[in-house]
Amino acid sequence: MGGHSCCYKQKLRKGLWSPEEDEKLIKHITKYGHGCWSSVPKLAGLQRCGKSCRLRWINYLRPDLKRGTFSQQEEELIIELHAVLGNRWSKIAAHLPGRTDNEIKNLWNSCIKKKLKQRGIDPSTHQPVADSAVASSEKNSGASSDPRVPVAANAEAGGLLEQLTPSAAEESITSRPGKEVFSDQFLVGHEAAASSGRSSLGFFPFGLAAADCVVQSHLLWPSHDLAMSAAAVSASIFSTSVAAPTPPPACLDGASIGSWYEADCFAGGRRSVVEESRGGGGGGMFPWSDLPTSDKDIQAQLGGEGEGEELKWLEYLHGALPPPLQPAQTAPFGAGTQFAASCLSNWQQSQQFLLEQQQIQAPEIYGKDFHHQIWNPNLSKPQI
DNA sequence: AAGAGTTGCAACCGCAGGAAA
DNA sequence: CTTTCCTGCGGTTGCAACTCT
Repeated sequence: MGGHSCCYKQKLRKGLWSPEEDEKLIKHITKYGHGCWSSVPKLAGLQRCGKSCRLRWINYLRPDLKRGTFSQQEEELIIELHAVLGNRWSKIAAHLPGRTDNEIKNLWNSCIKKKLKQRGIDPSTHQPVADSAVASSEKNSGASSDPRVPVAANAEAGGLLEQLTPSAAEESITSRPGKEVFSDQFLVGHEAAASSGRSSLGFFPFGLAAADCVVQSHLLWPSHDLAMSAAAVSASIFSTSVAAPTPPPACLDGASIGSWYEADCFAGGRRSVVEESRGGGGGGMFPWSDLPTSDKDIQAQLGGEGEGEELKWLEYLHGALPPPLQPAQTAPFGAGTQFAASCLSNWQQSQQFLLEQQQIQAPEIYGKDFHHQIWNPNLSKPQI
């Protein structure tokens, strides 16, 4: 158990990914889905372990990643979520569409921790440093049943629950860590919103009115003003669902598509991709969630189409070919999947636009800058 | 200009839990 | 029921880029 059995079998590449490897992986997953990750490297022709492929895809190659620096609202939201969820980066990431747990974790360790300390707040307890000693001693004495639960978070979450749902609060205090109930209901709220199709502005966890949610946010983060709390709360729920999002107008230029992509494609209504990709089922908002998920399916497609019919990926990437989703494939999955194809298609168009506008030739910008440029639709000029 | 120190981030490692055999 | 395999998560490491002296 443990370790990567796949890594022992043969000498596999480690370290940074080359553009060629990225291309292979993107090509494979876009066409066939990932299926069983352990078989992806073989099927995609990569000298990597499946785990490495999965990580690379989730943290870097997914076309829906935001990239770029975190906004103030995002940072505030991360702090608030961390107060409730602790170091559960994947849970936190689920509330920040387009952000990965790894990205958030890095931000926390490298930046937010420092900022909180500068503000005189203990990043682990979310309490003023003067009180942290008391908090930590309580924690050490077993006040919290979950060693990862910040004491302050327990108290705050419990308090909020008491106001809002007495029975849940009681349960949280007597039998469960407060954050479990809080976060579960928070997530349940998101799920409910996602399935109900209500406007994100009209729905809040626990069935709260917007103002209540702002107050909650303020309680969790008392040092910032209410307007910021409102912004943070808005951000926190912008992954809740509305009806099928509107694809961007075809007339948008690259920068506008980028803006649309964030403002509408993301905010307009879907659960986070993290949830989506982790067996969320249902929506199938992105192509890979509707693609074959079993090795048999993939093998069948590989065998059926044959290598001779291999997609001309570079042409596809540069917009000369339509996305590889066939109408027959998308039709059974409804508007969500069609939108996914549209989303990917527009993403491809934006990449084409960038390439054309900037007269960049891939080999010149390969490597870190290439990826940063290619995957960030908001960038307007090469960062070389 | 060059070396040392710092920072940011991509990637790896080990573990836990669930599913399949 | 046990074993094996696979996935996902959180912690940690390594390195390139940046800043400071």
